[in-house]
Amino acid sequence: MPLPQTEAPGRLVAELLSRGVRMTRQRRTILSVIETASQHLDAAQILRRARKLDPGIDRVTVYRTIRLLKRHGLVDELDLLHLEGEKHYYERHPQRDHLHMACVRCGKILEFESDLFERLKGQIQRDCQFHILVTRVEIGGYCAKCRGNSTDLRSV
Amino acid sequence: MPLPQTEAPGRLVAELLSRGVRMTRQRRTILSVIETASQHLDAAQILRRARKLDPGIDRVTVYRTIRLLKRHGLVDELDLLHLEGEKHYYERHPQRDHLHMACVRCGKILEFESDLFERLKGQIQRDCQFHILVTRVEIGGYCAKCRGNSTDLRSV
DNA sequence: GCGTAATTGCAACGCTGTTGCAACTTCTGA
DNA sequence: TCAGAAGTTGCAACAGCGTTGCAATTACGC
Ligand SMILES: [Mn+2]
Ligand SMILES: [Mn+2]
Ligand SMILES: [Zn+2]
Ligand SMILES: [Zn+2]
Repeated sequence: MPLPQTEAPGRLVAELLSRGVRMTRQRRTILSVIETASQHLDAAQILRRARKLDPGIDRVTVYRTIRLLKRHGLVDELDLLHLEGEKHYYERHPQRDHLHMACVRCGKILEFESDLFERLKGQIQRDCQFHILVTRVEIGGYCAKCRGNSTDLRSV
Repeated sequence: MPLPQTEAPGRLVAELLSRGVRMTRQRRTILSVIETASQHLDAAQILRRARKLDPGIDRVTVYRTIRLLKRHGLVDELDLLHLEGEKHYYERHPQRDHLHMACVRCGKILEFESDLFERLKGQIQRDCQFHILVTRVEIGGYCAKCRGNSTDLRSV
């Protein structure tokens, strides 16, 4: 399920440089992996892909770069209901929020944008006096294909 | 922030018994801890509280009981944006879903129910043909008190 | 180019959660 | 009521994800 390619490549590098963050060879590589990914990637996947481009990169550097990007609000973290293990997944922080649906049977991840969700955020900011920085909506259930199938692998 | 006490105590025991699950001394203890909690508890907190009632209980039993409850859809898992460590938190699966707001500055957790969210779920089930079993909404930002305060501890 | 401050890689570590297994407990049904 | 099968427990060892300390290396403003 390819995600929409909403951002020009190199955007993460530019964004970090504009904030005075030093740019190393390793960071450029890791950023390009995250930026060009068509799915949500976990740290191990990011490492594998980064090593194809620059074999010396260490997993510690991947973790530190992810933390850097989170601190700057440039990537979002998901756990996709931890349907497989305790991994976390990363994606570019999108212009507009989207929700994640995870099929507990086949593992497929769907994404969904909704005006109703934008209104919900507005309601929260107003009613709770809460200033929203980041949102994370993960919904578990059965996708269209698996709906109706009987074998229940549910573990959430 | 005390959660609403929506269920009678002993409900989890009854629910599991009615599904043919064996009831042990250890399980009763762990279930009562989860059932009477006024906040979201992580596994280590559940273990500590359970040991006050029955010192022999092992952490493995806590983890196995949590997994049992998740499998039966009787507790929900949260990570509250992993604002502190990689812990996961547990709460009784509520009658009606609610959202979680986590203040990235003071760590306070707010809960919020909303008809808008119920409508959003309806939209998802219709538009995506997705049958919802569980939802998890975690929103990070500044609570009313911390809004306006300057020191930014943001790490999400 | 120089110097300082940031970043990297490596090794060791910490913490959350899982697994294998023998001893024990629950619960059924005779 | 109690014997036996099936399920559960505690212990120890393990696995995986993520972090930390530190010396060597690199970026970048001057
Ligand atoms: Mn996404
Ligand atoms: Mn998580
Ligand atoms: Zn499916
Ligand atoms: Zn706050």
